[in-house]
Amino acid sequence: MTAHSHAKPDLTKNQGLVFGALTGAEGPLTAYAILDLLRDDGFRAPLQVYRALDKLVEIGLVHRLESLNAFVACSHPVDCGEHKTAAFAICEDCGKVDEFAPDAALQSLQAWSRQEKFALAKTTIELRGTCANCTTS
Amino acid sequence: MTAHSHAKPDLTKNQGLVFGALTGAEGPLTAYAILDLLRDDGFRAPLQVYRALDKLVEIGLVHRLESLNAFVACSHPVDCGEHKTAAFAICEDCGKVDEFAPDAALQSLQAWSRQEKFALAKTTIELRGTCANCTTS
DNA sequence: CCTATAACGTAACACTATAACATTTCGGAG
DNA sequence: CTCCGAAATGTTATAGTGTTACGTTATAGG
Ligand SMILES: [Zn+2]
Ligand SMILES: [Zn+2]
Ligand SMILES: [Zn+2]
Ligand SMILES: [Zn+2]
Repeated sequence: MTAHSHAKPDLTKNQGLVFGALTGAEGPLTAYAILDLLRDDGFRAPLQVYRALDKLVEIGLVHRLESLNAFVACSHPVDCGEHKTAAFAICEDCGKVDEFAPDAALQSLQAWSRQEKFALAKTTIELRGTCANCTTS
Repeated sequence: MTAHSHAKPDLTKNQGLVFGALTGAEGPLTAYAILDLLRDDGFRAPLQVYRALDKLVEIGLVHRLESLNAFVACSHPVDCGEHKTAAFAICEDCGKVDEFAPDAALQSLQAWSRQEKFALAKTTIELRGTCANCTTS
C-alpha cells in the first residue's frame, strides 16, 4: 500500500470502473444504469456490477439508497476515517442526493434501541422532497 | 359480505383481502407472498396485489418497508387519526417488525430540512438489527 | 513452483414492479 | 329507472432489479 495516495489504492479494475461511473454521475445510478455505462469497458452482466458494488459499499465508498434501488458515491472526503451512518435527502425533482450526518436523529434512534433492547446493526434514513435549488427555480 | 364486520368499512374486496393477509401475518410480506396467499381467493396477477397495496398505503393502513421491498400492516389503532411518519425496527433474525414514532429523530431531520431549505415530503427510517426476543433466546 | 483466496466471466434464473387494454362495479345526475 | 363517469377489477405481457451456479483467471504467500 503506497504511503499517502489520496486515491483509492486497493480497488480492483471493476471496482474502480464502477466507482468512477458513480463519481462521474450527477446523481445516484441503478446497477443496470452502471452496467450500460460500462459496456464499452467490457461489462456484460449485472453480476459484474453487483459484485463491485458490494465491495464498494462494504468499504464505505458507496452508499445504497434503499428507496431508489440505486447507488451513490459517498460524498465524504476519502480519508474521513470512521464513516458513521449517513442520511440522504433525495430531490424528487432533479434527482440529486445530499448526504449528511444526522447526528441528533441517530442518537435518538440509538436511545430507542437501547431502551427496547434492540441490537442496532444498521440505520437507514432517507428524506424525499424538493431541494432548495429546485424550489427557487 | 356479512353484516357487522368490524373490519374497515370502506375497503373494497381486494383491498380487504390484502389487508387481511397482512394483519394475519407475523411479519412483513412481499407483494408476491401476498399473491400466493390469495390465490385461493381468486388472485391471479401481481397487479391485483399492487393496486390494493397502493390504496392501503395511501389510506395509511399499510406501510412499505423500503429496505425489504415488503409491506406491513400499520400497528396503530385504526382510528389514531393523523398518522405521522413512522419508523421501523426490523429484526434480521425473526423477521418481525416493530413500528414506532421517532419523534425526536423526526424533529431533528425537519430542522435540517428547514435549514437546508429542503421541502421534506416523506421520511424513511428503518433500523436493522436483532430484537430483544432473539437476543435473549 | 504450489496452493489458497479473491476476483472475474458468463449464462440462466428468480424476484419485484409496471404498462396496456378490456371489462365490471357502483353511485350519482337526470 | 336509466344513463353515465369514476373507480375497481381481470388478464397478458413486459420492464426492472437481484441472485444462483459454475467455471476460469489473477494474485499473494509459503
Ligand atoms: Zn458517505
Ligand atoms: Zn432538486
Ligand atoms: Zn403505522
Ligand atoms: Zn427477532
